[in-house]
Amino acid sequence: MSKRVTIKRKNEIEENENVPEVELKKSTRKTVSSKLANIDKKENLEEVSAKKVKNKLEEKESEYCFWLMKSEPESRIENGHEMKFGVDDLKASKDKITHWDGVRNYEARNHMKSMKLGQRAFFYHSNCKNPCLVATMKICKESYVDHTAFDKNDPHYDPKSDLNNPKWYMVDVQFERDLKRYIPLTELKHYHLLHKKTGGPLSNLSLFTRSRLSVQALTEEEWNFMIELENKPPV
DNA sequence: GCCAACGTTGGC
DNA sequence: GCCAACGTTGGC
Repeated sequence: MSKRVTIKRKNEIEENENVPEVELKKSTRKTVSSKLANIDKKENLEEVSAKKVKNKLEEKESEYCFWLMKSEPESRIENGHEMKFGVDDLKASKDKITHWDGVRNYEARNHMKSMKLGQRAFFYHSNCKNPCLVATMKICKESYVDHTAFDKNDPHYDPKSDLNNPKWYMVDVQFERDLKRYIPLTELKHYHLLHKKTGGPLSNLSLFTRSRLSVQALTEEEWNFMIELENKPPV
């Protein structure tokens, strides 16, 4: 085993630290980082095997084609900065495009890194009176360095970020359309609980299984079911 | 405003 | 490498 390869693999692991769980069954949920950490512990394990596992996990990750992105529609001041950015603010932006800066969580970042041009995302209103899905967006620029991490005056300034080795990334998203009606979290929860009992597309929705994550991945089944809700009467 | 959930930090 | 303390998210 050459040293060079070992170093490369280590870098790759760091790059993927706290990659989201990729298994869809709740019982088997585990982060890629912890899996890779476990792999490292097994000294007799071949490098090839570790790579195989990693590739498999990345394959899974790349199967996610739909996303959910949270933003706060109500005024809140953090470090003297207004945090409000609702769907109306997105619509008021130039070309209805914004860069999704300020994400400081590895899992959320990795989701953004795997986003592809043209993929669709829900715009979700969080930390507000009526948390809900409000609109759809399209990824219109794939991930690039989030410069706000280096800006001392930015509310999400990261003093540990290194200009030569950026940690934080963002994507550009463009408003696509309003949902025919806002889909409240309570309604999604209703289906989530139902589907957990009876089986169904929302049985493992990350809004509930990974509630604090600000950029979430959706399977096609989850996306389709949620999109269809706008045509159904509210629960 | 409260607080559960959970990610991060740092002492040991 | 463990884990207590701390900080943040976000529903309620």
